[in-house]
Amino acid sequence: MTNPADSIEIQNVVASTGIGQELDLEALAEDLPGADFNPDNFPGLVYRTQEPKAAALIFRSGKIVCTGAKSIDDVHEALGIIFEKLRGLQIPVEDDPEITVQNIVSSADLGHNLNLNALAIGLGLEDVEYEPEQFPGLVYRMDEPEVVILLFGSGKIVITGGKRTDDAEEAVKEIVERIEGLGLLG
Amino acid sequence: RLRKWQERIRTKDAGERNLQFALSEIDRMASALGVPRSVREVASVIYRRALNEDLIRGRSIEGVSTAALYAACRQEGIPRSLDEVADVSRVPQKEIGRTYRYISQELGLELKPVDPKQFVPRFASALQLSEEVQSKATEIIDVSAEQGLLSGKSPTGFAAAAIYAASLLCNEKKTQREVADVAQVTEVTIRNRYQEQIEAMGFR
DNA sequence: GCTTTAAAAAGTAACTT
DNA sequence: AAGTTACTTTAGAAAGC
Repeated sequence: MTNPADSIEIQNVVASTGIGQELDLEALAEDLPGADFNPDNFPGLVYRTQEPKAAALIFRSGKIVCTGAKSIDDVHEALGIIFEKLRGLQIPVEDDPEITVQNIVSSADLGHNLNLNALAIGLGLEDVEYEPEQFPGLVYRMDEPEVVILLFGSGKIVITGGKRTDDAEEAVKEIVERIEGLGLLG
Repeated sequence: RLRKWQERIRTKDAGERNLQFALSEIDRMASALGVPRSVREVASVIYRRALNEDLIRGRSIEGVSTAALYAACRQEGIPRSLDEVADVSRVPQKEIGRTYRYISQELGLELKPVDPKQFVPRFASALQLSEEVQSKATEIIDVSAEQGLLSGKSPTGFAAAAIYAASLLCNEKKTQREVADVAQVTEVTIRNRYQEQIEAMGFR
C-alpha cells in the first residue's frame, strides 16, 4: 500500500531575485563563457549552471529569474554560483539577495488508472478542462491550495502553480479525497 | 456634441458591420463543413452571447466565430474536429482551440468531452461503409471505452480505429490509409488504438 | 497578447532508418 | 515498423514590443 503523497517529486522550481545593480548585458555576454544573449529575441541573457543544473535569465535591471532546478536548495546553490561569477567580474552584488520562489512543478502517482471522462463530470465541468483532442491531460484548478493539477489516464499527475513545498502534498491529499469521494479511484 | 454623435454612429456602424461579418463567416464555414442550419443558428447565438459578455476584446472576430461554430457542432451532437474546422477557417487550429476553451469557460457552456461515437456516421458514410459496420464500430467504442481505454485519447483517432476494425470484421475492409484520411489522423494512431480495441473486444 | 527558460505527464505527428 | 525529435497543456518571473 503506497501513499500517493510519498510519490511526489519536485521537477522544477522557478524563482526570482535581483542583485540591486544595473547590468551591461552586452559586456556580460562577452565576459561570461557560455552566456546566450539575443536582445532581438528576448531582453534577458541566458546563463546555465551545470551543477546544480539550472538556467538563469539575467536582465539589464539586475533582476534574475532562475528555473530548471530540482529543489529550493538547488535554486539557492545555482544563484550563489551566479552571484560569485558576477562578483568575479567586479560587478557589485548585494550581500545576500532575497530569493523568492515563484512556482514549483511536481509530479506524483495516484497508483490507479483514472477514467478522465467520469472525472471531468464528477469534479464539475465548470472547474475542469478536458479536451483530449488537444491534450491528453485533464486540467483541474484547485482553490486550496491554489494550484493547477494535470491528471492523466495512467494516474500520474502534475501539480504546478504552488509556491510552497507543502502545496503539492496538500494538493495530492485533497485530489485523492475528492476522487475517492466520487468513487473513481481504483 | 456633434462629434460625439458622429462617433456613436461610427462605432454603432462598425459594431454592426463586425457582427454582420462574423455571422457571414459562420455561414460560410458552416456551408463548407456541411452542417445543418440549426447548428449555424446555435453558433450565431453563442457568438452574440460572447459579444454581449465582451469576450471578443483582444481576440479576432474570425477566431471567435470559428470557436462558436466548433462549440455549436459539439453542443448539437455532430462534432467536427478542430482539424476539420481549421480547414475552413483562416485562423490557425491552435488559436481556435484556445478561443474555444476560453468562450466555453466564460459562457459556462459545460460541454461534455466529445464522444467518439458521434464521428462514426459521418466517417463511415464518407467511406461508403454499411449500417452494419457503423453499429459494429459503435459497439467497439462502447466496449473499449468502458474498459478505460478512452482516457486521454483523441476522439477522432479512437473512432477511426473502431471503424477500421469494424470494416475488417464485417468484410468491408478499408485500408488504414483510407480511414486515416477521412478522420485526419495518422495510420500510426489507428494502428495503436486498433490493437488496444481488438484486445478489449476479446479478439486477437 | 508575444517573446525565453525548465520540467513532468501522455498522445499525436513528422521525420529518418 | 521502430526509433528519434518535437509539439500540445499547466504555472511563474523577468523587460519590451
